[in-house]
Amino acid sequence: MRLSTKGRYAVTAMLDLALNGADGPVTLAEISENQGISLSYLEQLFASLRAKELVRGVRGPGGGYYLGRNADDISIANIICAVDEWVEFTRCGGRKNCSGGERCLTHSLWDDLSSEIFDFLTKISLGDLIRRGEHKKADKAAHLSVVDDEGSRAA
Amino acid sequence: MRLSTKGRYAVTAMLDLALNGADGPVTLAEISENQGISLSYLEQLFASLRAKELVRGVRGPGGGYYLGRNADDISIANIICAVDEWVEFTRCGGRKNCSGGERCLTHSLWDDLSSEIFDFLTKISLGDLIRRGEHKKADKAAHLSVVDDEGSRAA
DNA sequence: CTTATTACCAAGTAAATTAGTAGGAAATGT
DNA sequence: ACATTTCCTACTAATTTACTTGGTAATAAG
Repeated sequence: MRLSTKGRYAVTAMLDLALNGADGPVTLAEISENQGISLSYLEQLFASLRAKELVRGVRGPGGGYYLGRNADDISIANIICAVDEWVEFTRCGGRKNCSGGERCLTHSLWDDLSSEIFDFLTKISLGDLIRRGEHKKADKAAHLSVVDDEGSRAA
Repeated sequence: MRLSTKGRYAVTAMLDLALNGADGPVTLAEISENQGISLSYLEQLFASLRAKELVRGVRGPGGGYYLGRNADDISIANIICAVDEWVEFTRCGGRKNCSGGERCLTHSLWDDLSSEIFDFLTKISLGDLIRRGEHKKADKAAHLSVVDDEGSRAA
């Protein structure tokens, strides 16, 4: 698993799409405007997303992008994998010191952790995120005294 | 949060340290050999780790590195944060379209997710990982017919 | 059927990050 | 004294990120 700014851009853009795509397709120009990402970079990202069928493009005036499937059926891992295509890394391919088995333990441990992070992100869908956002909004509307302390440890 | 190859190197090196550091300090030369990371790059990584007191260096012959504290008190997030120092990103600083509040929702959602990933990695310590590895090893020793299918979806 | 709008495509580039080199100085055990 | 090792700085090659430019293809609307 790999979590870079590129993946972050992709997730953010997909969120934008999920939030604003209810009534008609969303143009990359809009997303570019909303999220402050250059149009051409978005085009690149969406080429990858489209290849994995996470989005569907409609050309011509009034066109734009739809989600490729239901927001509940698109996981964060799906999105990140689409744009970030990770390197295979250290199945200890040919590395001399790993033959003994003992030395390979740390690599194995990293792989395990890595899978776990992957599973974690697989279980979170775009739909989940949006519903959480709605709850939060509702909470705020209910009692306005909520302290907005998020971002103090943004990650 | 940010999960790059740099963080991966750091975690792997720390695992190596935790596994082999029981009887005396471990030299960077050894880790370099074991993990296939250049010595100087390790030096850079360990400078960051030392700054956060995750490791403790001992100079001179027979020297090397110890963990800065107990393996159970070092989380994966600790390690990654030490070397990867993420960019603050999009507290929508000055971004024009975010003032309305509505537009900012996607950023807020990303921040939430990001915090969640951070929390997840905070709850996993070096000690946890190692104990899991030991269990696995024990399982394998017990019944050797275990299929090694990890890595098929390395992440 | 022309035109504006949009996705789609490809090549190139600037900036940032990653990973490694080189050449040391400062401790410290033998 | 000497070898070993951390520690430190500066430089560089390679890779990735983000953007730029300049298009082509589809299509809705006039």
